[in-house]
Amino acid sequence: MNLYVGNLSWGVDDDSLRNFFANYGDVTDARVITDRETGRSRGFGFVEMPEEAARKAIAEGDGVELDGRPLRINEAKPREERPRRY
DNA sequence: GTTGAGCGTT
Repeated sequence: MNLYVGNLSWGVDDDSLRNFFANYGDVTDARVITDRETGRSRGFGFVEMPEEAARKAIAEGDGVELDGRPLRINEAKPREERPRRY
């Protein structure tokens, strides 16, 4: 299950997210979205984990502060195809 | 050296 994590602090990274969500269950994948051009964090990320862990993460982790900022956790939209120019 | 809603690179 893909999870969208927003309101992240600038200093958080993939490992930090994985470590945080690992408290609620097994983390399949955790990635903080950094700006592809500058490489700086955009302030949000995505975490993939089993539904049991995901539900717990949303219920328990949503609103919990990480690095001084409350996390916004929601189910992520499917990332299959991106709008693109014809 | 900055910023703060929002859904990612394949």
